[in-house]
This record gives sequence, structure tokens and C-alpha cells, in this order.
Amino acid sequence: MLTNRQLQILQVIVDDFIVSAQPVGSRQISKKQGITFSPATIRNEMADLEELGFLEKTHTSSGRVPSEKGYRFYVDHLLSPQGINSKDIQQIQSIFNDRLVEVEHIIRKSANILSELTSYTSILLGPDVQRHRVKRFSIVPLSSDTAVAIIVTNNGHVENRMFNLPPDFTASDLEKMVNILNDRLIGVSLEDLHKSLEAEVLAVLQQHIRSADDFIHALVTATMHNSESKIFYGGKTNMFNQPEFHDLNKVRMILDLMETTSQVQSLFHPNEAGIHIRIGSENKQLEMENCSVITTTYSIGDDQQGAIAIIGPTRMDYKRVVALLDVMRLDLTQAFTKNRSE
Amino acid sequence: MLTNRQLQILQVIVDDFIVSAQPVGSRQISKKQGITFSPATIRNEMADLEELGFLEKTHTSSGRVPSEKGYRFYVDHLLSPQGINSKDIQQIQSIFNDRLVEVEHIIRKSANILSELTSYTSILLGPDVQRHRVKRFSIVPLSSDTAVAIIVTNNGHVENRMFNLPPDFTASDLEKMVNILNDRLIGVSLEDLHKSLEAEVLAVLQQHIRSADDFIHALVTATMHNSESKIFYGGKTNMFNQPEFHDLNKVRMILDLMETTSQVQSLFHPNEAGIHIRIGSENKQLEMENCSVITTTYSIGDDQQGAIAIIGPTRMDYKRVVALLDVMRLDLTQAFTKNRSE
DNA sequence: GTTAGCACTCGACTAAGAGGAGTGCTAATA
DNA sequence: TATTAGCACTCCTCTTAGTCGAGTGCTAAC
Repeated sequence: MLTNRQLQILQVIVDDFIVSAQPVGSRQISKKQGITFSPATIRNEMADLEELGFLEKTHTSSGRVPSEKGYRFYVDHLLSPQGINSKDIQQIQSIFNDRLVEVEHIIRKSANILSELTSYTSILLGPDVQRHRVKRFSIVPLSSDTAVAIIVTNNGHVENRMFNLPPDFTASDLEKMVNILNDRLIGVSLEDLHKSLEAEVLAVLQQHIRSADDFIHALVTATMHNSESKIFYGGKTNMFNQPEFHDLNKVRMILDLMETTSQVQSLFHPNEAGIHIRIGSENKQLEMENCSVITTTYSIGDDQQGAIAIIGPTRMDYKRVVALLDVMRLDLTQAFTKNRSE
Repeated sequence: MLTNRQLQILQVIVDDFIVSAQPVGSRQISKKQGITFSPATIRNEMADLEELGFLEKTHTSSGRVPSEKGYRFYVDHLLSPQGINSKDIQQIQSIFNDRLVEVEHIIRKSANILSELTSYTSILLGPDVQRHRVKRFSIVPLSSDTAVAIIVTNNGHVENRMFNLPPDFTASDLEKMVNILNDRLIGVSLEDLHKSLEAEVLAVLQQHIRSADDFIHALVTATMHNSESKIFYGGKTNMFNQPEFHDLNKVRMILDLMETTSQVQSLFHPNEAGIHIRIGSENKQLEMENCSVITTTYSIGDDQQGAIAIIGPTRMDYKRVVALLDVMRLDLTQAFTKNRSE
């Protein structure tokens, strides 16, 4: 158990290091407001805190730097909730000024503003398309052997995919087919779509249409992929500002990671509510060793979720980012639920 | 006019500098195959070439480096067409192995392979959607006051956009409307779409449907934007490999530039056939001072074009990139015209 | 016209030394 | 007993000086 004084010193060190990016020394700490004890005392306490694993030295005679464990403790116990600036709030509100109808635009703008306000990199996941429900199914033939299948979902999202038509497929076949698909599939969520296709629709189609097998097969493969939620980035190069990323290799690894959808997805917690913080190696990715990721989710309508992540150095301004994400999450949720009930 | 010997020396210097990234000295040149004269002679020639503006020194006693004018001369007069490796050809062919139907997938894969083969950054512009023609127009209502307009083009591209419905809009209005739109707009190119909407369709709609004005207005704004051709990137971080980009700021500027659609568009020559090379400051952008951009176009079907750009340092392997782009351009063109006539 | 020779330049690297911020330990103090 | 002043020590950072080597320009010889 840490003493009050130790808590106070740890807090000062983390707070100071977050803004200065320099190891913090005992003399420096002693000059801070609220510190009533001498550098020597502080040195003793720091030695203890280091032994306990909360602090580290960069070399024998350097000041102290928070360890991952130190950040973790700071985040868990020393993070007083902070109000945010009215100017910041105004800027966030500006996202919703434009009466944008489309979810995509709002999210894109949010990503940019978040990265501006934090000066870190933001990643926003759009609604989980998998959970949208089919509103309308249509097929538009392009030539004798290709067609586009189009699915419109209840939220106005449109999926489309080209596929090959079986050779002896007539226009009336197509019409029958579309009718059957619309009869059976409306209301089915995209994630259940190919299950439903195979389970319910296949049999019916086989009765009515020649070469339904081929067709369904083409359709199933077409609907199976390509339904990840879209990813929006803000301030991709913001990390160049941080002194810890003056190393080209680190930056490169992180930028490469952000190009890989699966890696980006794994930054997010699977749909848990609230704000989550992962510090340094708590991220499974090697590339993120020196990064912290703060994530949260927002709601779109009743049953859908999007997610937000902020990526910065472990020396991140946790207090501010948490506060901003909290506002952002609520505002987005509000905007999207209002939007739908209108 | 340059003497033969000067040409030969210039060529050797550029060729050498392209692979070594180090200033080239007279002794080094004298050891090259085909060089029969002494370092002293070479020094004299180099002094002349420098005076003529083809070479530069990094400091008083350094070897020589090609100037922009030097590269330009090299590209215009010394660039012997080069065949490419069968392994490279194989890799390019692999793009078309998968029987991919969708243009987008082929282009995405092409971007990746080009960046791999060149170790520079590639940018591919998809077909100019503006020139697609309307194949089918449909409107799917989502709620009492919102709907999605969907346009399928002759090439299987799907544009969609949400918009607000006027308050007193009935289902039969909608049906009439869709019929009229399909009657009048099929075959119209997307770039002419809002013109046609206003010129031909508006009057007809006003006769048949209440509040057509509002509706058309919503539709026009919906179709006007969002029809830029898609941009695909390959090897965004490849430039980190180049020694000239060990400067964080340069890299950052270029990466930022690549996030800005308008800036990226302006890298391309407006639809001129052939392969174009812009060296250093020949690019209008300040950010591209140290870069060269090689662009070309490929055809999709009969009347549509996509474009390819490779971005690298001015010290780019022009010979190789030009050869690769030439193959790529032809292969893509072939794949896309075959695809359509099938 | 070409080339060997030579003095000179300048970047890259290494070594040495000064300065400064910070530590740990010891002993004195409240 | 907890705190603090004092002090020797460590190690980073910055500067200076010196060496090395690749390269140049110029001059004179071939």
C-alpha cells in the first residue's frame, strides 16, 4: 500500500513527464505546488517507488520516468475526472452543425476533430454493418453473364457485389429470384445472411429456377466477404510530433499496422461499454510497445455500435483524452439516435 | 551540345547515384566498365558538366550528384528502354490469376504489387466514375422521411446516397418517380446527370408529382458530390527506406499530401496517354521537391481511363519504373477490356 | 588533348574534457 | 524516528581538437 506522500509524488512525476517528456528529478518535484518536503526525502520515496516497480530510471543518475505499472496505477487510481474547455466542446459540437444526414460524414468529421483536439491519432469504426438488416434486395444485370447484387439495409447502408450469372439464365428467372429473395430475406441481419440463404432460400429456389446452385453459390461468396465496418482515421501523422516517435522505424511500424484492417480491429475491445485504456505492452501488438490506446464505443440507433480509439505514446495525456472521449461518445450516440427517430 | 564522353560520364554518374545514393567521384567513375580515360580527365569533364548545370556538388570537395536538369536530360536522352525480369512479369501476371471479377480488387492488388516491385509508393486511380452511364436508378425508402437513392452504372459501379423525402410523399409518388427517372436517365453519364435532371426530368416530374422541386433538389445535391474516382495506395511507407527521407518532416509532408484527395489528383496529368515523368520541382507541390512522380494511364472498357502514379525520390530508378509501368498499363488495359467483352 | 602529381577542402569519426542535472549514502537535526 | 543537508559520484550532453580519407582543382609533364 502506498503512503499519501508516495501517491502525491507519483502523481506529480506522471503529470510532469506527460507534458515535458523529460525524466523528473527530485529538485524539480520539490518546487511543485503542494510539495512540502525536501529533495532528499523525495529521493528516498522515489527509490521506494522504483523498487515497487512504479518508476524507472533511464540511466544511473537520471531523474525518474513512470513505468508501465506506474501509468497503470496512475490511470486506475490517480486520474481525477477533468472537465473540458468550452472551446473544445464548441469544436466537438461543430461536427453536428451541418445537418449531415449520413452517418459516414459525421464519423469522418469526428475522426478529424478528435485528432486535432488530442494531437494524437484517432480511429473510428463505423457501425457494425454485420448487424444491419436487409431492407431490399435487388439484382441488376449488366451483361449476359454478369450482374450486380445490391442489398440495402434498414440503416441506409448499401452493399453491392458483382458476380457471374449462370449461362442459361433468363430475365424471368431473375425476376422470380429477386422476388423470392425479398420474400425470404427481408429483416435478416447481414451476419446471418449466408446461413439463411443456404438454409431457407436454396430449397425454394431449386424448385423454381434452373441452375440455382451455381447462382446461390456465387451469391453466398459475394455476401460473405466485404462486410467489415468501415474504418476512419484522423491525424495519421500526428505521432510525428511526439519526441518518442522521432525514430523512423517505430513510426513506420505503427503506420503499417494502421493499413492492416485485422490489426486495427484487434485494437478495439469487443463491444464492452465504457472507456478502456491499454498501456504499452498491454496491447498485444509488438508495434504498439510504446503506445497507449484508449477506446470506447458509441451507439447508432438501438442495437448498433461504433467504436473510437485514440492512439498516442504511453506518455499520453490520459486525463484529457478520457474527458474528450467521454463527451464524444455521448454526443455521437445522441446524434445518431435523434437522427433515427426523426 | 554534349560530347560523347560527357554523355557517357553523365550516364554513369546518374546510374551510379541511383543505386548508391552517394556522390560519385572521378576515381570511382574511372573504374567503371567502358570508361577508358583517367580520373583527371573525368574531373575536367565533370567541371564542365557542372558549369552546364547537369551536376552539383554537396560541398567543395565532394563527388558529383545529378541536378534536376541532369535527371531531366538523363530521362529524355539517356534512358534506354529496358526489358523486365521474367520473375517480375510473373508477379504482375499473378494479379490476374484469381479470376477477380471486380475492377476494384484488381486495382487494389495492382497497387500493392507495384509498390512491392518498385519499392516506391504507388497510387492508382480507379475508373473515372463520372463517365459511367446510368444503368438502373432506384429509390429505397427507409422511413417516412428518408430514403436511399441508388444508381447502378453500366460497369457495375454502385453510387448511393441518403436524402430526405418531402413530408407528403406517398409510395405511389415514389413509384412514378422511379419510373420517370429510369425512362429518362438510363444511358446518361454521371457527369451529365444533374444537368439532365434539371433540364429534362424536372419538368416532367412537376407535372406528375407534388413537391417535385424539393425532391429534385435533394437528389441533385446527392448526385453532385461523392463521385470522384477512388484512390488506391500501395507501399505508403516505402519511402522510409530511402535515405533521402530519413528526415521526419519530409516524410510527414508527403504522407499528409497523400491524405488530401485534391492534392493527389493534381499529381496526375489530365488524361494524356503515355508515360509522364515529373522530376523534383517540376511537381507544383512544395512537398514534392525531393520526389519524382511517374504517371501513366490505362483503359477500362472503351471509353474509360484509370491512372497510375509511382512516387519516389528524384534519385528514382527511372528505367525500371518506366518498364514496369509500361507492362502494368498494358496488362490492366487488356484485363479490363477482355473482362467486358466476355 | 590527356594524365600524373600535389596541395587543399571538407565531412565523418574519435577522443578528451568541461558542465550540469541528478543520484545514493552518511551524518546531523528536529 | 523521520527528515534533511552535504557530498562524492555517475552519466549524459556539448564542445573542441585531431585524424583519416575521399575527393577536388590546378599545374606541369607527357
